Amino acid sequence: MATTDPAARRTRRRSGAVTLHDVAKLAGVAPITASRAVNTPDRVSEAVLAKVRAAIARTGYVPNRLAGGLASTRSRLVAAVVPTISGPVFLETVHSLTEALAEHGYQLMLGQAGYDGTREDALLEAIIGRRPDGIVLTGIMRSADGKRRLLASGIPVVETWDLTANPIDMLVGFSHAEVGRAVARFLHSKGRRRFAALAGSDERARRRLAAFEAAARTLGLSPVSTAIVPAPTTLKSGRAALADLLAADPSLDAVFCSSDLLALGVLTEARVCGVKVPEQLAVVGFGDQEFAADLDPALTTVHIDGGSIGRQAAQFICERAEGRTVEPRIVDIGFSIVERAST
Amino acid sequence: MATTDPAARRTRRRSGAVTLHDVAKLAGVAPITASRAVNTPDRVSEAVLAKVRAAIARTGYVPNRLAGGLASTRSRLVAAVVPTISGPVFLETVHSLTEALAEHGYQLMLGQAGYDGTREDALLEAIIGRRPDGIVLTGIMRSADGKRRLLASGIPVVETWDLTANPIDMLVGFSHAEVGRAVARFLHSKGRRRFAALAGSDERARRRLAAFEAAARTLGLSPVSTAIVPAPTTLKSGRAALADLLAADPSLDAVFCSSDLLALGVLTEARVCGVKVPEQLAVVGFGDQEFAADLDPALTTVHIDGGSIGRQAAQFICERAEGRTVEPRIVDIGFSIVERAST
DNA sequence: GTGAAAGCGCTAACAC
DNA sequence: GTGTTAGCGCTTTCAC
Repeated sequence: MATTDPAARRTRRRSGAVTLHDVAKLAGVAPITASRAVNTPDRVSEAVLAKVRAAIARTGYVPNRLAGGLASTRSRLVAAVVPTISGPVFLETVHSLTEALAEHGYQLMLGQAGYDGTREDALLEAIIGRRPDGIVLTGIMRSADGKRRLLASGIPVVETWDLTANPIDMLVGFSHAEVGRAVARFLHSKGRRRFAALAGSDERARRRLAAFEAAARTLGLSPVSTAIVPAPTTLKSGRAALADLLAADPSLDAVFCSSDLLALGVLTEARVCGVKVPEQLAVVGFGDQEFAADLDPALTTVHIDGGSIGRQAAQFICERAEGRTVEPRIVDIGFSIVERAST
Repeated sequence: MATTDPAARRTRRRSGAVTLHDVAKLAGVAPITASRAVNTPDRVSEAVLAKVRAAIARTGYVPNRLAGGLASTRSRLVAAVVPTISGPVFLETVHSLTEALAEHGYQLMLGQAGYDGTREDALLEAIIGRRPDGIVLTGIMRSADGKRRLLASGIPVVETWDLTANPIDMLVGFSHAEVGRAVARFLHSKGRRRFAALAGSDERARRRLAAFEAAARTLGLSPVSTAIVPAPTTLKSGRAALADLLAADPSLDAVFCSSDLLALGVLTEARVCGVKVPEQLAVVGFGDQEFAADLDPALTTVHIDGGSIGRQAAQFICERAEGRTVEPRIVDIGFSIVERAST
């Protein structure tokens, strides 16, 4: 009966969880006071603070950040986009990013774009829809449409692991072209003259390779033998590619690989084929993964401080969230060639 | 003037982004109709659908999932907890989990608990506060307090990569003890008699090791030499540990390593020391990472289908979200020993 | 230092 | 098939 009585309708959902209202009622204060006790404890009297804390402990209250985010337009969520989590390259960055953000009360949301960039659209929509306080891109955003949407969203964006003259917003990375040139000069300085290069089919690796080739040309060397393997790179493709490269040109005396895993494949294949490293063949990797230093022979490789990239990105976002302007917005963290036994 | 007039106050925040209201107004329909056009297009007339879609395209509207989640108590967010993202073991699981969830419109939120379990409390709070539709734990929840909080939250939980008689909720994993026993029996069947074991200091690795030792005892073998190295495991610690183990007992003829990376260290050290694998020493890894098959010698290792674990977990959560009861709630996905040249 | 009122942007529950 | 209404749980604005 009384189906049309407005009061009768109030049989509404509710999640069932303890709310701030419940806590406030138990503590004998207004909801807003309980809110202040949770978020800005120093703006509340000792007595109230104690009562609210007791009520929270008693009820096991956990604030609903969805509601908080909606009301305050600060979700305390940061999104990170990686090509795939299976590739080891960005792990250190994601790791340090997660940690640095957690210290500031932010949670990381992870999205995989795929190396081919399919699903990037759906991913961007999913991310922007959650109104994160920041978006960290591993690599720069290449699609004009993606750029536009990110810009339109008004969310702070940090592009990483690359350099560009016109970033969407903030940037922390290094020059892949410079890496390619530096490695070419390095190998040349070691007396190597017949270069090969082995790269995964992702855009940044190809940029390193192109610069490596160009630098070899500038140094007056014969054309670089190159092999492109599918990304993500594997030990297996490293082995196979070296076999191919050597078959095509047995006089090679140096190989630059686009990942340490490829380099490990090259080292393995060289050993199996009886090619001595470094005597006959110098091998350079990229990434300086943990294992590189302890291989036999130890691997010369390009070191990128992935942890720094993550921490810097986190700092950029936190500063922006606190309203501070971040200057400079572009940081080149550089790289270094770690010389070991393989060259 | 009119400071006390309620109407004058209505100068409120607003995020500035396009809302469903804006879209509805532009399309000339009620907000709820626009909502239906977005979420359940088949319950809306063709004409309305077209108008709403046009309005969305024109405005670049992206639904606010925070608001949607609050209203519907479905956040379309799933949280995953890993010890650390830097360890390669769970990558495949996280990868497939992300993909499988994305197909159903869910986004993954990633949290790192740390191998020591510090911060687990803060992490749980951060996760539960976001009211995810599911929580995936890599490993089982060991702390009683954590269990209680997860249970109290009412959120579907999938524990993975392990087996237990009393899971919090759902479970997909395998028996670590059974792995240890199987490897011991396997090595014994290969004629090996002097076992060593090398494990990272995480709880699951130690359980495999304990079962390995016990099985060796049952087989009538002399006590297993063991070495515990810090987690996450590295090639370096594998090399160092093998050197120690061999120094203590040069008669070893088999080593069971708790990760493929440790095994790679063992292979490397053995080669450097002139110990022949598999002739003098059999080596077994754990994880069957991509590189294991292509090492020289190829590594015998325990294969876990991490991708399946992720997909199964995703399915459990999606089914639960759709209100379907999931039976059985416990899945043992098993493991296999992949025999290669190192044994 | 504390509180009342009014929404953040969306959807569930009804009605027609 | 479409609209009206009333919140989801929180925080902002304003007032005391």
